[in-house]
Amino acid sequence: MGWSRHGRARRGYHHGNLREALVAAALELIAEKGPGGFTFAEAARAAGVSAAAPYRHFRDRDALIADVARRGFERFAETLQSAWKEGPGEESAPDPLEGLGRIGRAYLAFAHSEPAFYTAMFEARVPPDFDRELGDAADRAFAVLRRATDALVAGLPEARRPPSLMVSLHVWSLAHGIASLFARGDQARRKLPMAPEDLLEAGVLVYLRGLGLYGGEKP
Amino acid sequence: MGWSRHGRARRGYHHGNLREALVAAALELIAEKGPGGFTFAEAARAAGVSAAAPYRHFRDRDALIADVARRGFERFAETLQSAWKEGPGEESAPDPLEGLGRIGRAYLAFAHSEPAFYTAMFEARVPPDFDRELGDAADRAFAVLRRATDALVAGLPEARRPPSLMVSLHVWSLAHGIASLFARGDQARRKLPMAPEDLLEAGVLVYLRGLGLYGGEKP
DNA sequence: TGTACATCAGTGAACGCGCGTTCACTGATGTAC
DNA sequence: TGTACATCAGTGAACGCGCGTTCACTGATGTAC
Repeated sequence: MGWSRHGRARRGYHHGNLREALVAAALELIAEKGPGGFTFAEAARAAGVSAAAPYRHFRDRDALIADVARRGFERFAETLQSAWKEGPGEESAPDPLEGLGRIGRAYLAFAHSEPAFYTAMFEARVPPDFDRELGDAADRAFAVLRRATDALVAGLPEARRPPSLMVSLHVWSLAHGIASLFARGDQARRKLPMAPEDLLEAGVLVYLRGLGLYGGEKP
Repeated sequence: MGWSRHGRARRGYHHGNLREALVAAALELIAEKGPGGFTFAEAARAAGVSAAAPYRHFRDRDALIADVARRGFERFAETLQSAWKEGPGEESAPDPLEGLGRIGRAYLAFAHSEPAFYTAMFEARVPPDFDRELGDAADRAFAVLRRATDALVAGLPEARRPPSLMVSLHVWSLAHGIASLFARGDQARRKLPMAPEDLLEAGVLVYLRGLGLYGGEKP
């Protein structure tokens, strides 16, 4: 792979892609040292640019972190949505139970493989209303889960149909709890005598059986 | 309340209670600005002492944070243990279901009323093995929950008795997820159309019914 | 009870450092004619 | 196709700041005799 040729050519005065480079640097720093350990100046240094350059792209340090969080929620929403839809060869509405299982695994996989995004989204103390786009992206991610529980709950007779919002909050909380405690891909996680994915799947299955939904030995 | 009299008298050369004062200052700073925003120097300032003084009591900044986390786990363990034991007039073993409900509420109440402790315990990136005492305290807190699920699970015929460890991890994760997302008493939490306590209680009840444990309309 | 002394908690000055942010600037790029 | 010019992304020097940590020190406290 050439160095002075296509793509990342030896840059001159203009970087060409500084905004993206800063985001990438922020992700690395956050993964390494947490959201507090991330520094505007160090991100600039990592991008090979003077300390003043980032101000051409972000109002200030917080704006960069918020942008990272927003991108995180967007990727998160896409990931969950793909997981919901992309059963083997499923074109239309997926089976709710299988789809929810895939969402759960995708949730933990995201926390594991993108700890920096996950941290920026949930621990960087960026209020969801920092930014219109940030709040929207977060809502969109949750909406995927919500649609899944809508479909799931619709499979029950109306008389004993639990509120979909409640179910989605339960699943989200359980997934987030497991992700935070055991699955996040950084040094803060605790040891666990089983795969986090299995823990989540078992928990959701027991929970759904408690709702009177399929699965388990006794329907 | 006198000022120059008992207790917090106008201090001279010696503070008299600096260690505790530093911990208190750290808690306030962490609650305000998160674990990253906490500063050794500012804690000293809040305690009315020179910036060098804290070094008489803590090896360095990290040692203070770890001490806060340890104290947090200790109080947490005590709180949960009291909740487990202290049903109305219960002397011996409490009813497992009621006891677990009290533990759940105590869990969320702790996250809500002591957000700084909670943050130091779970988000300050202090590895649990930073310190022997820290790890022990954390284990003790979890052990309370574990004993509760031991008792709970013992109420089931051996044939369909789920592993207590798994049950305790599920309950812990759900409680932690709800606490992190909705119940922590600081600005990072999200809005919820119900009380977090109710959300947790409902979730645990559904889950336990899924295990085939009492509760619910159909046993 | 009084005195000498060891211990220890806090001082304050100093260090080197990196941060966030501003400013007037300059080099590169793209566009109008 | 060539040239003038506007736009814009990055520069580098400077600012004031607060941090963590060290050091030789000093004032207060407690203990032995």
